[in-house]
Amino acid sequence: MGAAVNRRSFHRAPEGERRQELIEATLDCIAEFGLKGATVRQIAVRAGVTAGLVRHYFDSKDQMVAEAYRAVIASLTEKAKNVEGDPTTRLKDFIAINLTEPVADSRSVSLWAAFISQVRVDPVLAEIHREGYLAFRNALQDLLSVFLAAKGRPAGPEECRRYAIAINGLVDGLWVEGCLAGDLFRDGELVGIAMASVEALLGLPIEQ
Amino acid sequence: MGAAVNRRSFHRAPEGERRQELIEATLDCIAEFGLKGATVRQIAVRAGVTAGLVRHYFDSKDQMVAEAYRAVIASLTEKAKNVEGDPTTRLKDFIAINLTEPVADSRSVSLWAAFISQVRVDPVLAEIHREGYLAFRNALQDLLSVFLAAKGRPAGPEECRRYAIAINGLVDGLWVEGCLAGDLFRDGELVGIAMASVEALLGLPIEQ
DNA sequence: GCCACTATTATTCAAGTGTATAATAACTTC
DNA sequence: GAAGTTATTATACACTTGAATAATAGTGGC
Repeated sequence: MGAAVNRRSFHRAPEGERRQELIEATLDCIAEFGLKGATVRQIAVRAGVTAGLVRHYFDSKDQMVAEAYRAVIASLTEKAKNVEGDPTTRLKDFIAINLTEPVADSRSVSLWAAFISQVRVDPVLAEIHREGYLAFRNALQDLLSVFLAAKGRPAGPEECRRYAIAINGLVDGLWVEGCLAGDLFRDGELVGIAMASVEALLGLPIEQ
Repeated sequence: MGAAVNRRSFHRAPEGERRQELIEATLDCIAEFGLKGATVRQIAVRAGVTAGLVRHYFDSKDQMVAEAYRAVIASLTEKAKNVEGDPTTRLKDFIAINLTEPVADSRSVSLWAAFISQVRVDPVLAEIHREGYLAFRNALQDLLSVFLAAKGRPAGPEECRRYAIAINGLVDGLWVEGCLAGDLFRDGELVGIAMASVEALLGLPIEQ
């Protein structure tokens, strides 16, 4: 006799909030199970909703994943780009922030790697990556330009560009290593190595 | 009448050979379609066999993927570890090899990233990664130790370790950047930046 | 040249995939 | 507080997935 279906009760969330919850759940699943383990159903479970809702907020799963990638890039760069204070402090903070939690943790590098591995496959992700990388490197380049000027050794754009490429590479490389095998390094060791390396690269002491 | 099924004719390959073909096909698929696009069927097509054969050579798809990862690590490190000649040449070659094709290409970094993204999920991959990383860094550390001694500035293990961590990070970071967005750099620019950076880090000219 | 062996194919299976659709519960407005 | 709107659920669908099975074609030993 058509027993009325027992539906779950639910909470009707504001659009922006729910979108962000879904993106966050997507990232949780990718970090925990890998890209192929991040299924619509798993993501929905994580977000505490049913699978169908995903398609109410996003045109497709791929689009949701792309937006999730944007969120990762943003979270990785926002803290580093907002350093404040005098030039020396800003440069020091930039380095330290990128090699310390929360930027430097295994979840972040897992997410980053999952997306990087798709850059060749998906042009949308490739473009997002490119923008993020350039924004990051340009921020570092500006930091270096100001720092060198303040230290009485101003450098042109081309020289700053080369420094930025090298230091960006160094920080990125140490970031990956530290995140993947943090137990191979002592506390604060990577930050120390990075600081000393940057001093050597620039030929200037960073300490004030 | 049971018309006898028309079976494909096939070639019976020696075990080692076919295993390697399957692993190579696995890597091709991961690089081209990403980890989730590398299905048993797709891999079989690429290898020119049927899907069932995969399970004849490997206990599971996961095991095959793990072996494929070993192959990637090996191909990334073998060339760098086999540098020959005097200490200076070896150090220069080590750097150049890692920032030049075939080690530095987008396929390699895609594969590397795909596996890195699984390190948190799969302990087997984590162990393979760890071994590969340490072998690579230790090779670099030895190279540096010999190089510094030859330049008349011998350094203890701890100092060499720190140099190795920094230079390894630098090279890795530049490798990733160059592979993902090679068009952002001029020909040979990354090698040049790396060489100059290593000179600055060590405080020694590399040129003989 | 036949026989035993096994690498390989063809087929099937149950579980899981992203997506589409319709019913409904929660909220808004008046 | 009733009506209208829509965010959310429930269900179904067509397809893909990794794996299991049985039949068969290639190969080496005698």
